[in-house]
Amino acid sequence: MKNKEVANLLYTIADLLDIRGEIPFKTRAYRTAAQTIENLDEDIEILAKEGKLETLPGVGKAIAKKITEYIETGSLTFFEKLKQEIPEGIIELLEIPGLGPKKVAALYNKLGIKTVEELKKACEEGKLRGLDGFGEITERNILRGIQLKEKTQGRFLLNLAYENGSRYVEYMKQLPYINKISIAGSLRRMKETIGDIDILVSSDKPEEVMNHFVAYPEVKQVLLKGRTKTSVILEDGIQVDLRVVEEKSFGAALQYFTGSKDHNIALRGIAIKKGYKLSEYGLFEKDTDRYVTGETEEEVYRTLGLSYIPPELRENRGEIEASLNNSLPNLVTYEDIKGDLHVHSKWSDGLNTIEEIAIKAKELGYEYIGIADHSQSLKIAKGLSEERILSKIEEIKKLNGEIEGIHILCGTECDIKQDGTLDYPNAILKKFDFVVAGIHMGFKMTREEATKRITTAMDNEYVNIIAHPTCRLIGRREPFDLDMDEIFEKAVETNTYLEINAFPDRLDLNDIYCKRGKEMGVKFVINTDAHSITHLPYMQYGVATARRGWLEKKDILNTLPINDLKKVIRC
DNA sequence: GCCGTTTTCGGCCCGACTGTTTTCAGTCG
Ligand SMILES: Nc1nc2c(ncn2[C@H]2C[C@H](O)[C@@H](COP(=O)(O)OP(=O)(O)OP(=O)(O)O)O2)c(=O)[nH]1
Ligand SMILES: [Mg+2]
Ligand SMILES: [Mg+2]
Ligand SMILES: [Zn+2]
Repeated sequence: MKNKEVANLLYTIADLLDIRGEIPFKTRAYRTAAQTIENLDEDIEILAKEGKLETLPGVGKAIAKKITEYIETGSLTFFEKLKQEIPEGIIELLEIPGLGPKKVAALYNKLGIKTVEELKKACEEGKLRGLDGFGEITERNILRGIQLKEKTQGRFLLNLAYENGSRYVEYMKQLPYINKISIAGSLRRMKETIGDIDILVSSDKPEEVMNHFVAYPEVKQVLLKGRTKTSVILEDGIQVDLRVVEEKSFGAALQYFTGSKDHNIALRGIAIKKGYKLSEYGLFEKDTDRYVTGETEEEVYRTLGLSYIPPELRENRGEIEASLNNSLPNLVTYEDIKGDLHVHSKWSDGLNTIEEIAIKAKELGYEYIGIADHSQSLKIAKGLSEERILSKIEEIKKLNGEIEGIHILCGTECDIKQDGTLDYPNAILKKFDFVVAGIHMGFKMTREEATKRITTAMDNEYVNIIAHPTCRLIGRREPFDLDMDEIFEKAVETNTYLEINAFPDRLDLNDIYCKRGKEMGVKFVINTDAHSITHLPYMQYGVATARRGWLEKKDILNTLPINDLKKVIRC
């Protein structure tokens, strides 16, 4: 799949055209097309060969032609020429906060600056202040920007942002002038990684709120501070943005600040067509500027003729159209979840005993908990030998007799070997209440090999669930190159459930594959892969991923009550 | 550069904060 490669090419072209000074609408067109291709679940090469590129939203004649040339010849004349005009390397300058295309163009054209190092030197030598639009403060700000960029990593895992954001909100609530407060941005949409934390407040005393906000003990640096908007950097490098509005704007502001940007632009487009103007301050009549509504999100959507759209869906991936014709899914909720079917105990590499896990699961309100320890080949993870399985089954039998109010199921997370066969023979597999199968080593495979390995495992009659199907680790390991459509077809054919692994660095399957899989009839299960009882609450991130993938209660195995579950997994 | 059940041309979201701009451009959300 060259989707990512083609998307990156288009993003790069957009950046270079911005620096060249093209009108923003043109560069936005390139970015829209890039985004479409990045999120595409089909292979761009196949679409190009079939001449279907222009069916993609945001891809027209000009961009389709460029993609076709790039795929057929491996290079793009337009891009090569562009790079001669503007060196590709200067794009890294755009990553410095405070530097945009206009300033970067000036630095390159007037001072010949192409790298961060050259820029640093020029700032230190005071060479920028002579340029139009630059001054001494600009030089200092750029040096700070470079420092900031060097120190902070890119995006943060969802759980880390969630915990930080919750603490900040609790701190903010100490101030009596806070009327309403909400997390917004990608964190409210529960995106898999978070660029920064966005918080919205309604208050009649914005100055007091801002002062309280910047006085938070973990604040390292105040980036900007105004009457309605303030941004800070925390000690651990995460940025937090605060917006403060009046009560009558809270809903419109929450809508704005929750995003996504693309969702906002699309919604504002609808507002225009209906004779309104939508901003963070409310919905207004376009001609008279008369305030129409804005206190709640529901009112804003309703007045625009839309049913309420849950934050997780606001990515401009069809949710606005679905809302307009009342066909939004009825999303699965955390309360729908009746149990967790992928938990490790002390029997393999987990931290807790089965008893401790069962008690915690009961506390969480579950009906059942599935202990799925590693299989024999995973020696470093203390994978269970065939003899130890029998003892474990005995222990669970005993615990089920002792502990009221929770059903403990005995499963395994059985390794899928290179050839797609399983790490236990069928005679052993049939002893488990359920079988989760997953890949844990031998990650170097071609697309065909990886796909075959998983589909072969699904053909085994005892396999109920495929764990973390793409095996990605966010920020550390790329997902397998897989023919997902083939995997989905096989899952439907063999009645195998695909896991939404809720562990924050996995979230695998991701939201996009959930949506695509559902369209093909796939069923899912949301599991935490907990290695400690402190991981069991990660379930919420799995549910969020399912919701972002448009999934409903009926799509998820572990929303079933215990008796129905037992029928489905035949135990 | 893309798009169209009002349009094949003329729109394309709208506003906050900062700095050197003496009246607003650039960047960011
Ligand atoms: N209307 C409009 N809203 C925007 C724009 N840029 C950002 N927003 C809104 C929607 C975003 O979700 C929200 C917060 O901005 P962020 O830059 O923090 O983006 P977001 O939180 O979605 O993603 P992140 O994980 O932080 O990169 O502000 C824009 O250009 N126009
Ligand atoms: Mg954000
Ligand atoms: Mg933000
Ligand atoms: Zn596991």
